[in-house]
Amino acid sequence: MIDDASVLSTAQRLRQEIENDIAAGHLVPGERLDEVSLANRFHVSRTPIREALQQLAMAGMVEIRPRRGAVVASLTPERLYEMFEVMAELEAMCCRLAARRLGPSDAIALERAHRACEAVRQDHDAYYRANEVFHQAIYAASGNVFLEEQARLLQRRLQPYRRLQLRVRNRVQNSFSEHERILAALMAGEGEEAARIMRPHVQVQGERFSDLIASLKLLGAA
Amino acid sequence: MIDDASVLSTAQRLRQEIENDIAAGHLVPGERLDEVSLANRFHVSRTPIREALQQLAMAGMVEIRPRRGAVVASLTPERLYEMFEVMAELEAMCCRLAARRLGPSDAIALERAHRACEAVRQDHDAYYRANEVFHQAIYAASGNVFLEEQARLLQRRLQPYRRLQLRVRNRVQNSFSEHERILAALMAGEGEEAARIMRPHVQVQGERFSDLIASLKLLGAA
DNA sequence: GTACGTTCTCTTGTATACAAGAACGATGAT
DNA sequence: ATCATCGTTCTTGTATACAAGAGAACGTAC
Repeated sequence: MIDDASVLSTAQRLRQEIENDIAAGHLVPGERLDEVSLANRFHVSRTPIREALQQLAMAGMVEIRPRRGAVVASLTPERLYEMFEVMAELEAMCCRLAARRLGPSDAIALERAHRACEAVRQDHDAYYRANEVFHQAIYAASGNVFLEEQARLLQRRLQPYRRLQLRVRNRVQNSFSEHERILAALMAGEGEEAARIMRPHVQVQGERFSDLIASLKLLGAA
Repeated sequence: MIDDASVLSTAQRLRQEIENDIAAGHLVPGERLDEVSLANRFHVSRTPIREALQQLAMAGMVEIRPRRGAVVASLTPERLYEMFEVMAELEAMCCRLAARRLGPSDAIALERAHRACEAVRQDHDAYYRANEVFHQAIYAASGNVFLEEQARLLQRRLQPYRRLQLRVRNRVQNSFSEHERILAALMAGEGEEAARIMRPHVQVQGERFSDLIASLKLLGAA
């Protein structure tokens, strides 16, 4: 784990809690974050809540409009596309590095994560979670802790939007076979090849991007 | 500019001020950030100062140790290497995208920034600043605003350490001729070629990395 | 009936007071 | 003389009070 179990300040704990709610879709983009309500909910005063919100603002997960309160950040289609484009490249980079530096424990973790994906291929929600773990195993295998952190951060930030495109036709089966090819390339030390498969695997393009935008608009209507 | 001139909250202004001091080397890695002193200095109470520090912690520029105050973040050599590795890849990505999407105004901005570098080749400090602008012009030319923001963020975060390696022998001349080749490749639409030159241009490797670590240790002694 | 202005309320922004933990120093013992 | 322990002091963490801006609601005028 990256967020070490060491002692966290209250503001940091609160940030994680709120962040989880955003990532889990419990708090939806555009939703207002009332300081008093949050303070009541967590049994603290507004002061640490405000500190947590400032942190979330820096993480890009909430937007603070001076004197007008904080809302869960909502991304425009353009920005969403841009973020997926960067995510794809970060993951491709992880692949290139991982292939070069793959240690025995990394290989084991990768295989295990892949088998976990296979085991839950029928359950979209479970696959979604296992998929996340598989990708994180690749980040870790890059051997670059900073890169790993950045990748996880962006992954988390995109999570609310990924949820929207869970049940696209055949997506799980395609995803799994792409994983298989990525894993094979990594094990063979073919970093460039793994990266080449990873990029379109991550990046939401063409038809899939249209689907995502459609669900976004649906969300906006709610 | 990315930080739009729109209304900023006090905490955000304070963050920028402190951030500037860190980037400028006025506050050095490891230095303690006393809340009361900062509050006095900026004529505000500790509350907005604390909010600014939380933001800086998320940006990775300060480290907050619960109950023990905030210090300017100091990076280990390993982490520094990792960050330069990611920076190199982000800039390479900017090159690839910029070559594909280069608009007329981007081309003009690039040329102008390049000529500005040429004009101050004799002055290391001035070159350093002009160099920054040149790189930022490439980020902007990528046409991916999110990528641009991330690149600028990381550039800023590495700034205190780049300062340390200002006066390495022949660095300015080498840097400038690399810029020339990158610019030519971008104008020719050769994104991969530009990226290939950019990577080692940015990444601190081998000898140069040792130099950087040496200056780091010097700094630690002070 | 609609649009604009005024007032009232609700929320955010900031300072300050108080509590509690950490660092530092002093005093004593071995 | 050195180390440990206790106490003091300084700093951080949190709540709360107060100020001020934003938004809503109501009333009035056209």
